[in-house]
Amino acid sequence: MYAVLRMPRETSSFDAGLMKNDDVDCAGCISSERCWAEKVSPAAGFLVRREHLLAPGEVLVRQHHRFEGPYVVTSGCVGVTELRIDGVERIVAFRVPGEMIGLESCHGATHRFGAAAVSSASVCRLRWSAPGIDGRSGAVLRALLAKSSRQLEFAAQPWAGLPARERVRAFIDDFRSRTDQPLPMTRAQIGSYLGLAEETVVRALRRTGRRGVPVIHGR
Amino acid sequence: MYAVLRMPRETSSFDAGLMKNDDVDCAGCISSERCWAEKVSPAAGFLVRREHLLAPGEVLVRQHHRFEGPYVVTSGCVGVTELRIDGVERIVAFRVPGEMIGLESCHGATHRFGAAAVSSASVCRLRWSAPGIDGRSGAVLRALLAKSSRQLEFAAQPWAGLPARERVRAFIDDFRSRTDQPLPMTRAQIGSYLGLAEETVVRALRRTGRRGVPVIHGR
DNA sequence: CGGCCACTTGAAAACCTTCAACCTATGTGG
DNA sequence: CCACATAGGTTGAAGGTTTTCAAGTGGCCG
Repeated sequence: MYAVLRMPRETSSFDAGLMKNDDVDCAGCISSERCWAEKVSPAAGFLVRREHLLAPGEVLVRQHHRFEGPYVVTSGCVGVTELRIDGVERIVAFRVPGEMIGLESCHGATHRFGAAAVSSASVCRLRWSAPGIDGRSGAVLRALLAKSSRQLEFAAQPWAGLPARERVRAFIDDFRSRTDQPLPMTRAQIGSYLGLAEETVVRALRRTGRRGVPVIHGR
Repeated sequence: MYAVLRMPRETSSFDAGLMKNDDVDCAGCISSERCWAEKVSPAAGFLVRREHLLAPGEVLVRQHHRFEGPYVVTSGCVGVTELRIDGVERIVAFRVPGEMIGLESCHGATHRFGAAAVSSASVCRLRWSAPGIDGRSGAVLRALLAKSSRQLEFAAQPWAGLPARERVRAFIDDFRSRTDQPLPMTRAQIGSYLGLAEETVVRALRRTGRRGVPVIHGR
């Protein structure tokens, strides 16, 4: 059995008073080009709700709960999780700024996966209306399809079947190619994602000469 | 190392004379509801090119070649493949009728993955125009996003880290939940996909009491 | 100071891969 | 029609890798 994750803490209203959740048009946001990989014109329909800052471990969406729109990660790192029938919670993906959470649930009414912050993270939630997106904007649809397309690319998990060392190495390379932030996750979380025991991740890192990979330490 | 696949045969013009490749509007096709999970109205923009019947092993798209639109599988089973830097070709997904090939390449100009028929299979290729879809139809964009969303769901690979027996079992259950056709792939292909040696797949099937899983036999 | 959490390490057991045969259907050429 | 080649499938034994279990380290925080 691979690394078992500890129970995440409950969603809190931490910080909710400091930065109010707020409805904005991405066109007026300096990060819009990183989020959408294109210039966003006002009233194109890129309307989001800025969520409060997530603390490490804080749950953003809970599996099977009502789907109210996908999120864009704007800072930090968020883990996508799946609770299996055997009760084990596994990390199925890590999302960094510019990537999305909940795209895989766009066709349904509930979240297919959960999501929890791995490091301090901020996200914006897209305004959404069931059962599809309201008719306004082909630009939004096109952007979402492009995002979804890109995420399918990452999802191939090219390290399947490789020995532990190479799997960990491939994971690190992949993560580094997507963001320049230092690795924010624990070895247990890496193990959960790669399907390896925590100890195996440790030994793989030792043998790869990647000892001292920066991770969160203490709380 | 996991199961190594034999070289696929080259794309042939097999059968090209029997069923001509043909441009059609999905609205006039009896399969349109399975393909798009919705009623398709004429001139909504669901225009495809019917491809000739693929023989088992025949290559549909080659990795890195020019992207000319995603495909919908209409019968049989198609494997999505990735050629790794170490020269090993791995199956990263199996696609059955109603599922798509090439969605992960919609944001680029070339195919991120290859694709080859696992059993006899037929596909339709969407009409496409770079760099996105021509402005006509929000209905197509919505349908594609829904498809993409659904494929992201499958991509989680919930059997990561499970022992071989359960991995194979989970794979079979997953495949059966998506189509009622008998398993069309070889044990080597299952191994390639799950990251297991062919022999391990055989032994896993024995121990699961799933001996006699129907697969292609001989040529 | 004590507890918790992330991280490490060692040793034994379990698991999987590799290698080397061998079996069995199918299609081909003689 | 039969022999043969081939591809898919199966099996056993040896060896290597990974997991498990058990223990221990060190930093941070209450």
